[in-house]
Amino acid sequence: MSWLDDLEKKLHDADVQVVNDAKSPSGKPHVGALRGVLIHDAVYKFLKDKGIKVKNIYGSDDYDPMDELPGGETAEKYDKYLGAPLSNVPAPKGSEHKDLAMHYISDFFKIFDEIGAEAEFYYMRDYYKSGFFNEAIDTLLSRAAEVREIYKRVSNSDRPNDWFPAQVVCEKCGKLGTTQIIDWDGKEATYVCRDDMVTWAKGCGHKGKMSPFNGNGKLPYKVEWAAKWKYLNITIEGAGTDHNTRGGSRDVADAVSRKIFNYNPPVNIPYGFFLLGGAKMSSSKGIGATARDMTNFLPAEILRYLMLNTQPKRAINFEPSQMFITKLFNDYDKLHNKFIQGTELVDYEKQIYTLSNVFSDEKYEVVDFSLIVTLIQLPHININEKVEERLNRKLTNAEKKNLERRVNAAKYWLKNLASEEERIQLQEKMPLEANELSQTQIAFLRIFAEHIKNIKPTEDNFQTAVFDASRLTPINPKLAFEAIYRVMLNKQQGPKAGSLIAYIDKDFIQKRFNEPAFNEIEFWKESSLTENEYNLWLKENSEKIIEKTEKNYTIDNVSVKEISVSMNDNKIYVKRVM
RNA sequence: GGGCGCGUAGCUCAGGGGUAGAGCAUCUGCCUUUUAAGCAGAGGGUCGGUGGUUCGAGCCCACCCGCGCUCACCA
Repeated sequence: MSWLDDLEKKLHDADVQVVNDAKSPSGKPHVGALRGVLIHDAVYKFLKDKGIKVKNIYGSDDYDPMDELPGGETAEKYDKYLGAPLSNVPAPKGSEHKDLAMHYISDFFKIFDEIGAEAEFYYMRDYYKSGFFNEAIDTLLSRAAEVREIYKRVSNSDRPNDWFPAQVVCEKCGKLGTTQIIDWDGKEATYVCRDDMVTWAKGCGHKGKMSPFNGNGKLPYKVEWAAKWKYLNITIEGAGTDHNTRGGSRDVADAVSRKIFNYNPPVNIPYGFFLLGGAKMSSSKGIGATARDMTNFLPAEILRYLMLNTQPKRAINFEPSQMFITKLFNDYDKLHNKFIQGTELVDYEKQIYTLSNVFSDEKYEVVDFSLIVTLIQLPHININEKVEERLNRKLTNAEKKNLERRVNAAKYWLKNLASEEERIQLQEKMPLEANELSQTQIAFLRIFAEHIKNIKPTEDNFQTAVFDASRLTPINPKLAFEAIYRVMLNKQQGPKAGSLIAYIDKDFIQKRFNEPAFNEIEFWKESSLTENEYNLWLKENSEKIIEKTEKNYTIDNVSVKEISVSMNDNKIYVKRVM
């Protein structure tokens, strides 16, 4: 992966590389937030692996003001908190946490473990309340003019002379996002709580004077970013494309970092969004997948592979379609199989595989995802047994665990994401598309139905019967299977036909398979050989033939010949000549 | 309007100076059980456009066209 190799060349000269990322806990984090988590985790693991001293920290920006209503919550209940620090907003009813910030971030932090991301968590409220950022606040307020100049120069944003780069929590209404510091005497800040400060919250109009230290005040996002870099010694931090635009927050933070704090900004890794079906997923609107949804769906190594195999700058276009999901699993499996078979992996393959497969070095066999999807849709099937049957051996514990995770993924996909067409569904009525079956296929269905009347109804017997009936028709087995899937599922392909038939009512099969309109003379025209072709076939197979019986018919005044041929392998072939 | 990304085979995409690639789809041949993906082979692309740099350009540069995301309040 060139982006990691490139990164190594850009590293700061520091004793310890500090990788940082953060999330404002204003709602259920959407899946895109995982991209940042995994990119930073990959950087951390990559550098550690190179023997470079590195630590990975992840912050909850829980002193940020609440700038939108939490999903699913009513305005009347939360309106009054808009603009207050998230750590001061009560959690929704029924939550095990006291405040809104912890309510949202704690589950997100649990995800780290589940996807194999390692980070030390920190909470901005602690840093503010403990006075950790007092010095930064003091510096910024004292040098407000320079900060205003940076805003103007970098992002063409006019900040009036009575604007200072910090905000305090209003003593009267508890809001932070609405206050403007209008004067600073080196110890105390004079502020106004304005109703026109921001569009998303209204202040109470209070005017006061207080110390901005020890949690009374907070830095606005862009300058806070720079202060974090400086005071947490951050050397690497990526951010989404929304921050990485000219004049955007990253540019402002860069300038503040250099000019005010005299600190070289961390190495940047701009990364693109995570798009669902071409559209951006939005957590605030409750549309699309949350990080939790995605973690519940995909096994960790697949999710990691998805996030890390795409160049950071490029958007990830996630589609919940069967094709996309299957390809995702198969792409990963290709690497995995190379690995367990001992095939030499090229550097980038090795890198992405190691970064994806973080939980186990064991050489376990993976089971094809599409096979699992098929199997779990058939009733009464024990997947473990099926897979063991296929492998012809018992599954190891690692394999069982992996299989279980994939079964869960398949179930999740079927339940939440699969379209109707992608689900296997037994057709209650003969599908219209069955009209497109050839007469040979229709004949096959009738022959098959007749053939299975007297066999023992096991999966294997039915499966064998498909091939037996194919020879008796005769028809290319592929077309035979297509006919079966068409009349049962209205699809061209499906799960193993023998299994499918074994679990379906016999009368239904008889009725359905005999239902399509059969035209015997057309069937003969389609399927019969010329005398020459037949003789050629006889010649080629003469050694194997044990017995043959010919029957002559007249159909629509045409005389035809049906030859039943027994071979030395007990198989019976039917040939038609007209 | 600015920034970033994308445009390569019918479809999904990889490749970032040295003879245009993969998977799926299509076609051909083979197969007595691959059945969502059996084996072998084939066809299929003026790499969005126009210029430029170079012995040589999908690749680098400039401009243009189309699509997507994003920013200009806040985070």
